[in-house]
Amino acid sequence: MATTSFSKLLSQSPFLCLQIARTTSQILQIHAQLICRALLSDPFVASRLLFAVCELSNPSSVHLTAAYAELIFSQINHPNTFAWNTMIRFHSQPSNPLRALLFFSQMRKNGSFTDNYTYPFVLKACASMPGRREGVVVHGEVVKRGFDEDSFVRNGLISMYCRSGDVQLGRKIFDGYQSRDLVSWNSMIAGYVSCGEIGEAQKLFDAMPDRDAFSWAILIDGCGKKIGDVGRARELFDAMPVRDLVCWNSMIDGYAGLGMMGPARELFEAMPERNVISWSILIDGYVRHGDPKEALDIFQQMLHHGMKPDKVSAVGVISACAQLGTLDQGRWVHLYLKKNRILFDVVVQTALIDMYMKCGSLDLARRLFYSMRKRSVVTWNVMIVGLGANGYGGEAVELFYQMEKEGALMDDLTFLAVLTACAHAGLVTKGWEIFERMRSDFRITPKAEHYGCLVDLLGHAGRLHEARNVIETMPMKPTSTLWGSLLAACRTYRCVDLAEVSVEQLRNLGADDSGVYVLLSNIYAEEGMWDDVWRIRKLMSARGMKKEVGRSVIEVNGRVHEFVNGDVSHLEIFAVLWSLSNNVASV
DNA sequence: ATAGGGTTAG
Repeated sequence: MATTSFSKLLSQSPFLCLQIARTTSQILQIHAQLICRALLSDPFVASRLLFAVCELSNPSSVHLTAAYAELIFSQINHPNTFAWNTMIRFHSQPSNPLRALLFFSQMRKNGSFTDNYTYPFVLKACASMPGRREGVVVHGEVVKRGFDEDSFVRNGLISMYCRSGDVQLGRKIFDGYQSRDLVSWNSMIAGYVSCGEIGEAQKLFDAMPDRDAFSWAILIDGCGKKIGDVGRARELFDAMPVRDLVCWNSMIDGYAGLGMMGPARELFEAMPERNVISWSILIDGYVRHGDPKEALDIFQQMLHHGMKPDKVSAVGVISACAQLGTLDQGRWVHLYLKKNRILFDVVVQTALIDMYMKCGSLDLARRLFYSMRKRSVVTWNVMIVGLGANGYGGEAVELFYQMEKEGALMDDLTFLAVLTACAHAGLVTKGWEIFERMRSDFRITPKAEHYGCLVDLLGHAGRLHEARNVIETMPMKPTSTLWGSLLAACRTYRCVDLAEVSVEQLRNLGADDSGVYVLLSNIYAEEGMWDDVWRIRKLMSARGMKKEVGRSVIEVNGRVHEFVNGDVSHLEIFAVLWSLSNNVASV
């Protein structure tokens, strides 16, 4: 087979073999043989191999490639500058800037020479680190070595300063150039875009001597996503002489980000070629703007077109399944990923857990959660939210304590989740306690939403006056949600006085929609206060208020049905409901 | 130098 012929070739001509391997993407299969043949003892061959492996990296196999690269690197006895640079370059891609800096410091400790290929990638790694201390140090070193005359290094400096928030300094370096290349213009424009200064970006764009697809793409993306001005983005898009794939995708994402799925779809259909990213943008747009059914449809179309989904598009479908509660489809995607060896990362796993939770499959969610080696805050949050929502408030709180024990990072959503779980399970004392410790032990300032949870917590337990007290004494202005929450509790515990207070407050906030009055009139009705009921009804019709139509979605045998209140066309489902209610009645 | 991803009460 291919590998055998490679190994024959290998003994005769490793260089030829490398060349072939690079062009046929077989490099990962033959590297083991290369190692076996001790070719790595030749540092030149070794670093060529390393370079080739890194070159073949693509976003969905980056972890695999990283492992291979590290393996090969560890086999090299005396790495040369080229080998070090290759590792730094590889890790300076968004994947792992910290590791890139680590290799850089080891490189110097090792006494290897740094050259003008080293610094641009080190600077790139610095740019994606928080703070800019390392960047400044490297800048100093670059100047001392005289490498700041090199345009690669200079452009690196510009984008490093822009990305770490100091556009002025970036601009100073840019202005200090005698001769600027296209990349320096583009870097500077991208710098302005990334900190929201579109006006300055536009000025440079207009002033530059010539533009390439990058220049246009940067500005289109900036207008679309950064400031939400798709109109301007579209003007630029239409004015472009030659549009590349990235520009199409940026433009489509501009629309999708604002929920303008019509124009997004139109462009998508019109584009000359699409990649996974184009499909992902569309799927994600539908998911995030309330049409998960369409997202599933697009995903099916994607498979039909022979486009292989990657983990990002998978996350899109999984969220769609989560929103719809379509367990079958979700499991199918899970299996698909496994079968096609698409590597799971934390994000995919978290999306899956969320999906299983929202579909009510606690066991599958738990199994996945406990099998994970690494979890992010979001993973924990999803788990706590899911347990709470499925009625396992106690387990949710336990998970919170486990989180604390493991010293896992927490954020404000963690507290929102655990407090909500407490409210659901009626764990008032635990909830209070956690709320109290939030600021002191965890240094997280409660936001309005957290006070909302507290109000919910007290409201669910019938402690309405304490709930009102929380609303009136909290440090920020109460939002309408809080009064709404109190109002809901007033209905459960039949408290007319506080209900009226809440509605009054809601009206002051201009948040008295039809739901508020329906609730109030229900409270009156339950207390037999019919005069008040009629007063509210009249008030509502005078304002032209109507009850909104209820909708829901269900999956039966893999098909998704949408219900609208009053619609009786789903016969088979009504048959099930009917037999269910008969069974319940006969118990 | 440019394009896509996970969590929020009812």
